[in-house]
Amino acid sequence: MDPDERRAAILAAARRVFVRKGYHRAGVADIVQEVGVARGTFYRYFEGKREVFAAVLGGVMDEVVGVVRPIDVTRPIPEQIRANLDRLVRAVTDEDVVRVLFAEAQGIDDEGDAALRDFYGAALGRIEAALRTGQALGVVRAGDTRLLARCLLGLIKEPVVQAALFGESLDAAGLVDEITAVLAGGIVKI
Amino acid sequence: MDPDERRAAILAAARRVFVRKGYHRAGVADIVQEVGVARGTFYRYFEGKREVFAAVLGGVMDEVVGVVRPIDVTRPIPEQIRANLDRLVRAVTDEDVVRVLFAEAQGIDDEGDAALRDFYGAALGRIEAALRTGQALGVVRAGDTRLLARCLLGLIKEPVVQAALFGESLDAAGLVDEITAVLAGGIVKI
Amino acid sequence: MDPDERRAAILAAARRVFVRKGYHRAGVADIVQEVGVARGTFYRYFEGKREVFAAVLGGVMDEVVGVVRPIDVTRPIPEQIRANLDRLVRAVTDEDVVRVLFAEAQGIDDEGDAALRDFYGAALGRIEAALRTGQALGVVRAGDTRLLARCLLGLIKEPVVQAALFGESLDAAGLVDEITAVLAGGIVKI
Amino acid sequence: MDPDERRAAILAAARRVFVRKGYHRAGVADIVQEVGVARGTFYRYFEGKREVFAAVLGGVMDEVVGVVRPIDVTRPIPEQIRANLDRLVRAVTDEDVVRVLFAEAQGIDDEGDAALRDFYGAALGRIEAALRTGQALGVVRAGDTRLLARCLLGLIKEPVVQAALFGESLDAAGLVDEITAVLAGGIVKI
DNA sequence: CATGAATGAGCTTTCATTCAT
DNA sequence: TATGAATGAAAGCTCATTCAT
Repeated sequence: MDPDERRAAILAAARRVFVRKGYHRAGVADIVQEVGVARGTFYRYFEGKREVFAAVLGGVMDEVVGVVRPIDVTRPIPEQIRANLDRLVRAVTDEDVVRVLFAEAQGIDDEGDAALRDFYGAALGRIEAALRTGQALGVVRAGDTRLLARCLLGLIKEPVVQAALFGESLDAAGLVDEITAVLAGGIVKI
Repeated sequence: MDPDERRAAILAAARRVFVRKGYHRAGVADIVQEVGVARGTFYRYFEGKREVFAAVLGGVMDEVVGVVRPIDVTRPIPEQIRANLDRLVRAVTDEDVVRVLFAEAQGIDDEGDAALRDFYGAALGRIEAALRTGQALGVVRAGDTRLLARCLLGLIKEPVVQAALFGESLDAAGLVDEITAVLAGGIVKI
Repeated sequence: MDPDERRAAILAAARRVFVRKGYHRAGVADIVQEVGVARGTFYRYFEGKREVFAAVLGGVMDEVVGVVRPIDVTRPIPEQIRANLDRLVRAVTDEDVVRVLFAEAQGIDDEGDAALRDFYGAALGRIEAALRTGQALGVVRAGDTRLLARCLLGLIKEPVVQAALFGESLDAAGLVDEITAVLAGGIVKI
Repeated sequence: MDPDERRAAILAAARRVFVRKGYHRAGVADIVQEVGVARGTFYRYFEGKREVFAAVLGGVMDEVVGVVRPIDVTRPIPEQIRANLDRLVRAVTDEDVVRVLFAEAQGIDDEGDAALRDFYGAALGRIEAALRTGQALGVVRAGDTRLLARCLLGLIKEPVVQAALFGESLDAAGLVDEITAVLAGGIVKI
């Protein structure tokens, strides 16, 4: 088997195992059994359990980060916002994202937290850039874009996390509608 | 030392340790060293590491759950909403809450997840009740209150979690203002 | 409560606990709970778990040793032998004897083994003396009385131990008959 | 080292340790030190302390059970009885048998007791079968063969156990002679 | 390059015993 | 004298990692 293929196979197996059992309950034994290689082989492709988790995390991050696209001002803006939101919700609704990225990643070690910071930095950076563009175009109200970006992330992430916690399946379209409504007009009349 | 005091001292020490090191990296050894008692003493007061974490978690939960108060319709509503929001943000901005409740609690074991579900169930139940009352009074727009409650939770929680992740101190008043603005008028014009 | 009474109460409780749970599974906690005194009190009356077991063992031994009586040559011998045998079988059929003396005593520590040696030394000494007397009187056949005494002990002890191991109740009279028959005429024609 | 060899080496070391210290005083640490492997290695070959003791016990049992052979009625019977007895006495005179099987096995846990019951069930079954055959052939007197089998076991086992308890070496031939004499003609004239 | 047996530090937990009250 | 909270050594066991084959 080609080294790259083998590495990919181990990585995929590790992802399945981490999703299934969570970082701490998963063992290297589970991963090597899942992929069908010897323990030693695993250590030829990854430095250890933490490193393979970081790689899994990176893959999941890429999948999520990629869906948020910059606003193209030469094209109609509202539908781009809507499309971005739609893709983001669908991306983070994925079970792997919820388990690996939202539920298990924090607190494993300092490197893991750094990776998480990188991810959220990148994701929030894109969101923030979109908000700034919107402000410049007059479609986003004034305000602290950093905070707004985090609020927006929470608006999307939390319903997904809670649904996972309670074992409910999530209606992505309904969630997009609800978030859109909140974005458009808030919740309360104060 | 009075047994209740001692139990409280161990609990407080455990909380400090869990906040500092996280559940998995913390050991009973750390806790007993922190409080300055023998290993055996710890086991006189708690059944084990999981149980003491559950107790810490319960304490943190109580601190948070208690601040969300039902809306009193006989009194001006907007300021009650604002006050609830203000208390909630301040409560969850506490480092212990962020570390123990938001970052470490999930995925430890089934009992821990059940405790977390109970907590979020209670907290979201209160938020949802407030939203329903608001809808009945015409101050909250129509919509799926369950989803809205979770969105609202995310709106509050995520900026706090992110600030903690990036080691930033958080301006609670600023966050309350921003959230209030989102609640009142959303973010974008779509 | 009178000190002697209290000591006796603790001893009796310890015996019940050792019979019920066996030496290793029994804890000092079980004993003090059984008798209803504090842990510290226990240690005022006995040096520790081993010592109280030794005391229990001694009591059980006394009950067994006492039943074997020297043969009185001025009275009919066969019925004295039969009476001794009868009493011995009935004595060792007692559950406490089986559990404490036959099943749990050996291997706890060197002192325990010494106590056991003392007991068996005394018991076998009496049996051997009886055999020697019998030889002198011509009612016991010639042979190594030490070995014979041990064989005789095994003849009695083993059926009792096996019955306990298999959870059967034992018909003492039937056992006495069988042993008597073996003593009188052996088992096989060789 | 070959896995089977290693397993055998650990088993043999465990046997030596159990014989030397007894089940409860022996620790996994003693065993791994005795054989010169790491703690973890031990757990690759055995599930734990109880399981390795069970394996030791099984080995000892096999050594003993195997020596009692059914009587072949087409060949002279008395010498077969004598030969069986001789082998049995020599087998159980082994120090390991006395320590592991007779002194330490009972009361460790329910599984251990079950194993012991199996062993004694098998051993006594063979003895009883031999006795029944003897009765049919008219060389064994009438009587409850179950009780007789247990008496016979005691006749053999007890002198061995006592000799071990008192640290005496045992003259197997002398014991066989004495037991043979008891079997043939009993002890007393009643 | 692949293997998997071996490693050993580290974990949680137990319980006989002590001693200040 | 009675108490029972405190003690801490020691136990069995796990698992990420290494390395000789």
